[in-house]
Parts: sequence; C-alpha cells; structure tokens
Amino acid sequence: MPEGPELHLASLYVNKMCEGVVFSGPVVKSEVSKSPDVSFNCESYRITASSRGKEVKLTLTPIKSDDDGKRRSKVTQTDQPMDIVFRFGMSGYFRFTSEDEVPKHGHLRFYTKEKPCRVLSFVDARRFGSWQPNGTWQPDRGPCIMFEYKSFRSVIGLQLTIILKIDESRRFFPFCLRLNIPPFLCARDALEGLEAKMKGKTQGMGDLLRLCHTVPLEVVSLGGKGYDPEKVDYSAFQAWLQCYYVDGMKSVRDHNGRTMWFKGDPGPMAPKGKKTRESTRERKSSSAQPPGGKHLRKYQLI
DNA sequence: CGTCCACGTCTAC
DNA sequence: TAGACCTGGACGG
Repeated sequence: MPEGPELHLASLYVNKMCEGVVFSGPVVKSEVSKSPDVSFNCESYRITASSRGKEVKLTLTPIKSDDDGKRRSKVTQTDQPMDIVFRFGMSGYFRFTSEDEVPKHGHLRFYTKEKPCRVLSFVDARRFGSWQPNGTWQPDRGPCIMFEYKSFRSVIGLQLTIILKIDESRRFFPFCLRLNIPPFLCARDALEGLEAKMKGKTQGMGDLLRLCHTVPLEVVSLGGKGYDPEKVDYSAFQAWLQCYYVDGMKSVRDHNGRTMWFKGDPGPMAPKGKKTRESTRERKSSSAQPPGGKHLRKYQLI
C-alpha cells in the first residue's frame, strides 16, 4: 500500500497534530503540482482525517464565527465542509510544522490562524500522489484490509478462482514467511499445502487472509504510540521486520522488477536466471534504516 | 560523476 | 505489459 498502515498512520498523525487547531485562509498549492486547485477559503476551519485502504481523506470544517459577515464582503468565504481525498503515490506523507520549516515538496498546504502560523503540508517528493477536492473514496477500489476485513474476505472469495488460475503465492508474499510457504509456489499449491496443514477446506485461505488483515494492524500498533515521522524510533519497527533487509534473508527480483524477500526455498515458480541475493547487515549498518528513509515510508510487511 | 532502486498508478501499444 | 511519471538516497568508480 504504500501500504495501508502508512496511510492509516498518516490519518492518525493529522488528527493528533490538528486536534484543537484552527486553520484559516486559502489552501495553497505548489507551483509545480499538477493536482487540482483546492478552492476552499475560510476564516476559521478545522481539519480531521480518516483513511480507507490506500486513500486518506481530509475533512475541512468551517467554524461559525461572529465576524463571518464582515469577512464575506472581502473574500468569498467557504461555509460548507469540504472533503479532499489523497493518494500517496510512492512518497506522499503529511507534516505539521512551523511556516519556515515547511518541507521541500510540500505541494498542498493548510495554514493555521495563529501568529506565527503553522502549516499542515502534503509532502510528496516524487509527485506520484494526487488529491481530489470534494472527493469521495474511489468507488472501484478494493475494500480496506484493515477496517473492511469482512468485505475484503468476500471479495477475495469471489476472485479466488481467478487467483488460482493466474497467480502465484507471491501475491501474498509478505505473509508467506509467517506461514512457512515458499513465495514462488503457484497459488494452488500454496493453498493446498495450507489446507493440508490446517485440515480444513477453507482454513488455509482463511489463515492467509487473516494475516492480510492482522499484519498491517501490527504495524499500526507499532507506529501508533506517538507517530511523528521525524522523531519516530526506528528500532521497534526494525525489530518487527522479519525479512526485509534482515540478516540471512534472501531476495529475488520477480518479472516485474519487484524485490521479494524470503527465507529458505524460493519455490518452483522462482524467476529463472535471476540471482538470489543474501542480505548482510553491512549495507544497513551505515544507514541504520531500510531504504525508503526517515519517514517510515515503506512499510515492508514482514 | 553515474547507475540502481524505492513499487503506485495511469496510459498507450 | 511496458513505459511514463518524478525525486533523492545509496552505492560504485
């Protein structure tokens, strides 16, 4: 998603930082952004956030005030709430800072009413992210694996035949390690192996799907205790990682160029002619962080 | 300096 | 199913 947990943590971050904070004035877009202008301009408003899967929604809620009428004559005031739906691309995140600490690549900015003011910024170095003013959750996206687990299960149930036909267990590779499944089994073998292990017809799939749900929640619980991208303590997350850049783990790049991490046998569908690499902690010791950086951007699940 | 990598959509062949 | 869209950090010579 970037990773469902990140998006959810971003919404927690916004709610935490913006609780009780009053914002004011126009919403400002950077020069270079190609995302739409946000025509919202309000003397006093609040910001709250929620997440669903790979999207975050900000809700701007005007606060009624006595001097409303006066102001209205100068600038067109927005008096209705507005939802803005964000997708994070590869590098999006929110930061709440003083005005002179607004991060480079802060492409959409919300200013507080106080002096000196502070700024909530949507930061996105690569600009693969986007936002939609007056947006709604994108209707054709799959359910959220963290908070719409039931419908996620039923959707997967409906698509299981297709998954068995065309896919490999690597679709679920983040969870294979936990279940002791080689990542490059074909899906049928993976599921049959699980079923044999679990002795229930749907049990194997159920277990896999449950991990799709619970593993991201584990990440959220790690980050939930004071999520601030700058101050976050990496060690907890690092210790939690079981695979990604962990000593002794192997990785292969699949045909899409995506790196898969695993241990032991890669399985029969492993890409041929590709080198399997073994992680040594030396690369990491210099940076003490997985690539992807300071912002806990890339949660590699497992 | 230059090359590789991060893996999220969206569009065109 | 490539390729495009982008930046920047790690690493190599």
